[in-house]
Amino acid sequence: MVFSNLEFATLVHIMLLLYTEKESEDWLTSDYIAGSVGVNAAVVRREIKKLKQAGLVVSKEGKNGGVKIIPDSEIDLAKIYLANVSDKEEKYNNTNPKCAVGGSINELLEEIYQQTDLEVIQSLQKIKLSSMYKNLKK
Amino acid sequence: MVFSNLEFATLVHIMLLLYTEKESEDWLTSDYIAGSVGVNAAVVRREIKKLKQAGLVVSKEGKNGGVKIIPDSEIDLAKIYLANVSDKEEKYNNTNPKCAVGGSINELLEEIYQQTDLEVIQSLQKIKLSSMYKNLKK
DNA sequence: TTAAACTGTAACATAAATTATTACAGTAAC
DNA sequence: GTTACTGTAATAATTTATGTTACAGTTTAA
Repeated sequence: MVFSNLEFATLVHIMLLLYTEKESEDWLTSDYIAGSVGVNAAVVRREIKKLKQAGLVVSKEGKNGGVKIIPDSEIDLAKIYLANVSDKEEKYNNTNPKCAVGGSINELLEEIYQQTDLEVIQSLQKIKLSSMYKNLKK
Repeated sequence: MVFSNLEFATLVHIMLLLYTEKESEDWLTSDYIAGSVGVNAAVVRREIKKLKQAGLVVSKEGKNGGVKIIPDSEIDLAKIYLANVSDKEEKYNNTNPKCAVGGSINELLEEIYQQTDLEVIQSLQKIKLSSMYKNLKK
């Protein structure tokens, strides 16, 4: 329920791929990544845009170009979550303001959502790409 | 992001309405509830079905029928969350099993999702209808 | 005993969000 | 200058969420 679409899964997948190849000379292409994730290369580039904006990866245009994870980088999943979530807004019902509940519920929910989001972020902060890497099937 | 659609908001709204009317003789009708939430009465009945299955409300058919919150009931939002979430399944990318990351990622994400869901549930357990009721604008 | 007021549910329509696809301008390498 | 990339836009297809209508079945009460 927390992750109701595939965007976060796709972002984590991309980041983990880049992490596994972080020592490589080559930059990973969106075609290659698309083949591992199982989505279209244009989708990969769209998701990578978010990762770039979050400062988690760098890319290079032109021949032999592609994407690389930023060096050093003990990256955790909260950073990836936030890269994904930053633009979106919560939706609320169009409640009846004449009703005591209808007039208050959306503000109450807003607080609650902020709290649950915080919990999720704190939970994801504990999970590093390095530990996911160690848990890959060999 | 945790709550990407209006179902949870609708369920909480319904429960809070029922809570405010818990001392009343009358049963609340789906028409009345629909008017407060701002959705169609059939939608209300669809959501109420989940609440019934979770044992949080009882309903009565026929004239003067409607819905009531179960008596006693120090209900928290985790119960409502679980009423909503129980049927749904997570989705994953159709990853490439020949790739080390593609072959492992979905299992790794599954674990992560279980953990974040648990955090959300624990956070929601702390929020009772009674405290939301107290925070309604008067 | 019949009309009225409900729930429960199905079938279908519409809207919104997500994901896929195609295309191509721009860039860098060789 | 050709090749292999990214970046991005436009648009289509798919999926999910929400809205709407309809009606059978239930209960109440005149």
